[in-house]
Amino acid sequence: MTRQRELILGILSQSDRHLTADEIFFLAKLKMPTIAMATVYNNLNAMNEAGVIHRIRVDGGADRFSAVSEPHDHLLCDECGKLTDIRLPKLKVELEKQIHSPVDSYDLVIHTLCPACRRKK
Amino acid sequence: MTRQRELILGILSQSDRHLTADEIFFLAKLKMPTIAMATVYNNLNAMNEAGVIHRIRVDGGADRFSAVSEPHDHLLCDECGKLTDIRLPKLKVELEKQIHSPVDSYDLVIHTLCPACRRKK
DNA sequence: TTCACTGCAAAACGTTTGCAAACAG
DNA sequence: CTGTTTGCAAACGTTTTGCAGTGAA
Repeated sequence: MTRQRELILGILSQSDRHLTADEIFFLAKLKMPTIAMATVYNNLNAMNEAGVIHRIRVDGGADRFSAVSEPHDHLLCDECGKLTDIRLPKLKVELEKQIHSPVDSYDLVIHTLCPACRRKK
Repeated sequence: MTRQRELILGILSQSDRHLTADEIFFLAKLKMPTIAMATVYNNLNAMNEAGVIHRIRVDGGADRFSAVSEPHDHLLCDECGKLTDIRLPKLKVELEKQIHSPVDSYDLVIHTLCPACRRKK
């Protein structure tokens, strides 16, 4: 556990949404100006494989990362692009029932306007 | 509708699984050796935007494309990497019930061994 | 003291773009 | 004929890699 890894994990933990490697790099530079992009990626990959953080790919852009490691689902606002976590605990069992097979895991992104953007409409 | 677009759509229609742009390019070259990668991408993007085909991003590799345009879900075999379509018609309503909001659309990839790989285990 | 990790630069990868020539409608 | 699409090459954004030097344990 290096200072760099601690910093990156801290940034992710304090964010209420998923961040791109670029955003993490920018925030990390504020506190540690010498940090390199490669280090950010090294750590994101290491922590993702260790199950400490979670990586997700969304259409048309860079991968995003969050500190939440337990299985969870995602809400993506197509208006502002914000990606937030949500827990649908019953869903896995529901899916297994529907496909008649064990589900190892699943990735779900629900496209729906976030409350702020819905209000503006 | 150019010959190139026809060819690419034909390749996708005849496949029982999702293909990467690279695979499509390779198959297209067999029938039309002068075709360019850019043309493959141009057409995939055009048809995706027109709703004729469907693009999906999976962790750790290139985007994949299929000829199926109606909303559907995905089964990904973590053993052999095969990506197939499945229809879970009741799921959208179920999700709306759970998040208490209208769902514009959603992307779902279920990780589960395909029948062939399951048998080998 | 050791070995994993850093920072840097360069490469790799998938995808997009600019442009002149070719083609479909 | 006109506008769209092609093929090519070069650029792009994101991610990974090789490597010498650094720092954590």
